[in-house]
Amino acid sequence: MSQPSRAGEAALLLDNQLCFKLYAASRAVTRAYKPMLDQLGLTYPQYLAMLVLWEWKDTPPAQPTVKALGERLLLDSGTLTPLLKRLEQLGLVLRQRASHDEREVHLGLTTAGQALRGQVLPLRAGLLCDSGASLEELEALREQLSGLLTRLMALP
Amino acid sequence: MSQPSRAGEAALLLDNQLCFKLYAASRAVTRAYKPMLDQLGLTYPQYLAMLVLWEWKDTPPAQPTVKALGERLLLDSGTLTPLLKRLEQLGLVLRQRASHDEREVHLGLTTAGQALRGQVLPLRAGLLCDSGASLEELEALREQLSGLLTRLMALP
DNA sequence: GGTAATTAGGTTGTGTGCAATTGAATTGCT
DNA sequence: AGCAATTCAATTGCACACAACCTAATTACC
Repeated sequence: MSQPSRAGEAALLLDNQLCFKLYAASRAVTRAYKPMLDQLGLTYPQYLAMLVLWEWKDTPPAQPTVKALGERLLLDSGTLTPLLKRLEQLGLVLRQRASHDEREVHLGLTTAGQALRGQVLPLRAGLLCDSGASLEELEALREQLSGLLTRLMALP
Repeated sequence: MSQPSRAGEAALLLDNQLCFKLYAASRAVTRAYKPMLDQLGLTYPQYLAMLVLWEWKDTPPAQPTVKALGERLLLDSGTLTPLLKRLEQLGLVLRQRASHDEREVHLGLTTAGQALRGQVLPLRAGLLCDSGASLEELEALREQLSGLLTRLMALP
């Protein structure tokens, strides 16, 4: 009945794109974290890396290597190597070659790196709450993103 | 009853972070678009810019300027200026100073830029469908992201 | 034991994002 | 008219992302 192009065209409108909403929302959240991260002296990806290292402090994996961190954050060495060197320069992270396998670089936290964790919780307190979104809504969104992410990773 | 630190610690687990899911999902979607975008010869942000310019081809705004594009994509001139120059080099986009206000750069499409639109729909056909997610689910996700985005933009 | 294949991390190059600054043009105000 | 404030784009500098490539170390296989 209707012109077949109409539906096609609507599919190309920016506001109908899930991909754009995701991309814009991700950057907006990063922006929202900026004031807190400035206080910590971290960038957003550095903060995510620290989250993983803090987790590992409690329950260390068998191999706390660059590769393991990359699998956790879905980032490769091209991104992580310079990022970790910066965290090392900041005196937060330790990097050292494994003696049993010289290809591996094992990661750890300095005292300062461990201490930084204590500063996060108070700063984090009112972050997304400021947005006025309900916790249920944020939780539902997180769940849906989890599902999408799982499926996307199964793709290629 | 329980240690107050427990709830706090759980709040710092990577998998509980909405921000990380958003960040990871956004990059995963960009990856999913890669094969299609390679065929078009565009990067992901370039593709989003083209989506806007194609929209404007049908219903042009009063001022199709860099600023207007930036407001649409939530990007600033530091990102858009080099991106648009690349699209210009590819022969897809026209940039020219407005005569009535030399500060503005008006944007347009070349013939090739317009023609490229026709290649997108067939390529796009099975993109996110490949993920196995239902359309309803994707639509719900898009809606929720819209809500979050609106609130985040109202913040500062 | 020696060679091929794999693995881990690093390097390089391109393209964003974004803050900060600059510079030219315009507007507002008096 | 004259000058301050504003606006728009461009530029610069830093930090990602990611592809492509490289090297060294290890494992697999004969």
